[in-house]
Amino acid sequence: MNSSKAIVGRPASLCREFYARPAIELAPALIGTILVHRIRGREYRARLVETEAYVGQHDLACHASKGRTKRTAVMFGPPGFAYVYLIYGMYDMFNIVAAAEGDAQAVLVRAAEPLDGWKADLSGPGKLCRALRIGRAENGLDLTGEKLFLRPPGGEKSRIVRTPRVGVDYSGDWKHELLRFYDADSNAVSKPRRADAQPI
DNA sequence: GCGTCGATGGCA
DNA sequence: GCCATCGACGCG
Repeated sequence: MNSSKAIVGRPASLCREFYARPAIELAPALIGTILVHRIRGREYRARLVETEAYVGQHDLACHASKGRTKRTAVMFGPPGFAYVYLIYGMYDMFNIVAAAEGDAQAVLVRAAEPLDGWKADLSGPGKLCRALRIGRAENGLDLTGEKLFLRPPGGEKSRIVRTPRVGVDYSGDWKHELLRFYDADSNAVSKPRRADAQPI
């Protein structure tokens, strides 16, 4: 066994540099990582199994394509921060800011598997936020802190596949881009699973 | 099992 | 007037 765990005081969490890369690279790298949310004396943990990359201002499905606004400001900031927004009047969406400051890219977290025997349905971005208590109050939160953060994958490497993103039919040619990633062996992936999913 | 539809509010 | 959604409903 690796003895470093006994030496280091607390388990490693992902650092700023991990997030400082293009969303198309970060999105698959996040599959298998452990999301931790410490809130009101409790700790919610879940293993990420589905993500989507939103790759910048030229991406017509990316909120940043409308330019810098009050809502999208966080995406234009440095990587490793939470971008949380309200959709359809009732669901919050949790995104992780990627790439360098000024380059508005982000990764949407779409699904996860609850850990520690926690029974929860995290198979969809709205359901995931509700169950993990992630809302607009967490918008702009630094994910390298101790309240909401990620830990490196444990165990075996995931078999990742890619498909078009969900719910972006309005975005012209961008709707065809294979920017959704998921763990092909997880049963917590949100509904449109696809038979034509491509190996990564 | 599928398609359709309404809820609901911030934003441009 | 849109939405990076979800769950309820009606079908047969």
